[in-house]
Amino acid sequence: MYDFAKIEQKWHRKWSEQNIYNTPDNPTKKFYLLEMYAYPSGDIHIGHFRNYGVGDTVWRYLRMNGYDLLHPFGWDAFGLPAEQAAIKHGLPPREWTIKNIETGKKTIQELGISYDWDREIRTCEPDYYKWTQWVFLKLYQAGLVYRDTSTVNWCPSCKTVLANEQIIGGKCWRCDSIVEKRELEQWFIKITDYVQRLLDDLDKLEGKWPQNIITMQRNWIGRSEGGEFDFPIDGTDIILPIFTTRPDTIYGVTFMSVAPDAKIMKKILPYISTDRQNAIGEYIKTALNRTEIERSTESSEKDGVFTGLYAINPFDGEKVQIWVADYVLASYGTGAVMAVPAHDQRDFEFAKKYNIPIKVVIQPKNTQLNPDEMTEAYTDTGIMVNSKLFDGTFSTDGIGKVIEYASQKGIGRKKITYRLRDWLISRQRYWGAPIPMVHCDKCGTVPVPEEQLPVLLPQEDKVDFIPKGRSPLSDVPEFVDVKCPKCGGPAKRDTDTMDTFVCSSWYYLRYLDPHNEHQAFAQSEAKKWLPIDLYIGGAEHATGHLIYSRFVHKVLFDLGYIPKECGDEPAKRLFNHGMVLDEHGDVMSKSKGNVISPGKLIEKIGIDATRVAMLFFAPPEKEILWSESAVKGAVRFLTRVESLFGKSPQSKEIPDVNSLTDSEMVMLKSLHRTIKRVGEDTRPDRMQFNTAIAGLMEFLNILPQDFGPEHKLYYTVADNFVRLLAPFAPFIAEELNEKLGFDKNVFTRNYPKYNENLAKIDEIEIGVQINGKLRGTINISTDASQQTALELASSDSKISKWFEGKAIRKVIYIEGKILNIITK
RNA sequence: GCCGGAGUGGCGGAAUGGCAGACGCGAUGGACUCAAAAUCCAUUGAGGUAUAACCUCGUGUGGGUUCAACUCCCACCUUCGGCACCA
Repeated sequence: MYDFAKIEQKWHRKWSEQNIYNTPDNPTKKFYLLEMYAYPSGDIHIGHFRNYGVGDTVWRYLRMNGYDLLHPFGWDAFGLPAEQAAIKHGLPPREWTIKNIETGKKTIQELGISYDWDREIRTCEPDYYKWTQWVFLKLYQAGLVYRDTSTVNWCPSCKTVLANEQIIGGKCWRCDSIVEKRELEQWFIKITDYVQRLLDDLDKLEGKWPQNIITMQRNWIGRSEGGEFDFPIDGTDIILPIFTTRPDTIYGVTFMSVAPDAKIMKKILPYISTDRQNAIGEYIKTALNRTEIERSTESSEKDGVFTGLYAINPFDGEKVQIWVADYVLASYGTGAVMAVPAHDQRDFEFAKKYNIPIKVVIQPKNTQLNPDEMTEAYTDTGIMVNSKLFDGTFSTDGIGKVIEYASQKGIGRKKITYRLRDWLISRQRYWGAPIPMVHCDKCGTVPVPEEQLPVLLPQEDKVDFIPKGRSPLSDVPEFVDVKCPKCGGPAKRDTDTMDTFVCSSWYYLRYLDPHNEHQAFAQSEAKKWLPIDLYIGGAEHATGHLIYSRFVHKVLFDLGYIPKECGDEPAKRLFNHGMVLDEHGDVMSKSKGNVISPGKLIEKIGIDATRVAMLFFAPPEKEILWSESAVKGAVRFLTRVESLFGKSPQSKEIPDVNSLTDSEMVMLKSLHRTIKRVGEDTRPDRMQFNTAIAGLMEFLNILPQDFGPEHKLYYTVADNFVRLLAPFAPFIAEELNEKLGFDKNVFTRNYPKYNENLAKIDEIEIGVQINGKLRGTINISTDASQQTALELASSDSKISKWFEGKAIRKVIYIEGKILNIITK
């Protein structure tokens, strides 16, 4: 093995002296390269290294291709684990966080990733969260922030509310506790105001973002077209509006269902007769106590209670029962549905259980539906029946016609509903950016004026971190008691802190201008660098961070903080790297003890070999199972490279092409083909690093055994090879570059260029098929005629014996690809 | 249940209509060595008594389109992700 430690230490030192990772002030050919910043958990494992290694490879390739790069890094430094550490170990959150950042940063620096550390950001520092609060105020001024009391998701263990995006299968994303419901007053951001744009603009990202992320976002947004119809409640002046995607089934309504926690329940309750009120109150109470998990596991058994009230179908005046049922979601549509048991499976099950009539209004083509015999709802299309003036209309046409009719009569309208909910951002925790709002008895909620930002977190020694179900900040009088910014009277600060997804929704903007004390970022800097040209990170952020940041970007764009020419999407291209699992396919975790630490690996085989192994393993978007044995190939490869090209050339002369012998010519041509292939595979729009490295290995395999510094082409070959290798194995490439006599840093040299003529293959072995079966191969020039190909095939007895004496019916000849002879 | 991805030697993978298995790991044999490690060379999809030549089969399964299919189309199986009473 070559002395990687010596080489890597040497260039670590030199590169840091040369500041090669600094961002140029005035980019001419700009490229904003970004990897998702990190949560400072303390250990950088091999999965992180994959993320950063992919980015670093791109950086080095682009740098050699003359790009001016912005390649920053930072820390998602707020969040719960810091507080938990405080509770468990008595370590203040800030201290714990900073310690972890320092460890993580040290590891990343040891790995030699090309970050410009002058632009490092830490979201827990006042000079950052001042601007997170500023972003909040901008959202507020744009009318996108509101406070609302509603049923929210509550994690009993973290003792805080959670956003929809932070619940995975009914459980808390952090601690796996089963999420409960609570009614609380919380801060929301109206992301739903932007929902259609967030959906439409996904089209702009088509082909540039991974398809699965786009699809996941589309599903998450969940646009449904349909109609909203007003059902008056009999004997009251309440209108019960409902949303449906099947207006064509409106005449099939036999009851109504309202969610127990629907807002409209409060209006309905007073009208419910006293003898029923208790039962209904009881039902609502138990329904709300059921967790999402309970509700979904018991999903086959739907239940509910009749309210004793009736709704009037505005189309035919028919009276139908109103039920409270917990299969209806309060937070979707109006929290109430029209139930059509004949044509909706859920309504069908409910109707069967409570003996509610089933009325068929859609008849399929081939069979005749009979309500008494139906075992499940018929949800497909068909002809509308029992539907008065719509009888005979095909259901898909009926949808539009029913809506049109309702609009004319003023009983309904076309309506689009989305699955996406508003963004709940308050957290009852200490370690986050305080929400810059003040509650004044006289003036109501008053935003903190911009010039008073940041609203600083109180000293940690004044705070008790033990969760009590309210923000720890609310027990700190110095923090809470404040003068109202408007009237100067006594007022109280809001004590919630912001969801960390607010911090991360705009961090890529702070990198543009991280030391600006007067602005979040200057427009002039935004103009230089935005948008992000390539954003690299894991797919787990598909419906969280990647939607929030698109949203915040659009708001700041609309407000004019992001210049027009930067566009209203943050990232042009997105790339998801695959996960690194252990050799059994398990996720690496401290508790399993299967974590591969890059630190240990680089001690053993060096940074370059670790990088090459990781990149060669599989294409970067695929998940990989890490195994020790695969690393050997990388070590062997680099050792071979070092022993081949680690010698000074005898001559630096570039020989004239005409002076080369045939075998030298073969070598030169192979070199140019390698430059072409490796260059294309390394490009950031391809990132086929595994095949690029294979190309380099293949090239080494064609070199003659005695290839060395005395060879006429040694200098040419070594020089080009080293530059092709540089993005993958930067340290050894730099060392060999120096040995070749370059005093210029390899990354400031140009990426090799190939000569089209030399890269061209002029003679190639192609397959010869007889009737589609491969029978042999011929060597043929790539521009030879079909006639020549046939002659060559005929002159080869191994091939010709298959068609000799038979009549040839057809010949297919594709230059440089195949010859197929079809006989009778 | 719905949406999306994936299925190729002993293993990771390559080929996106044109010689399936590039490249690497592992394995086997050989060279070097007192020996081992390292290194180098050769062989390595399965089968046909088979490392002369040759033939057959082979990319999850079954059909189809085509001169030609890992690649395109249809159905299914397995598997991994996402969503999941969204009306």
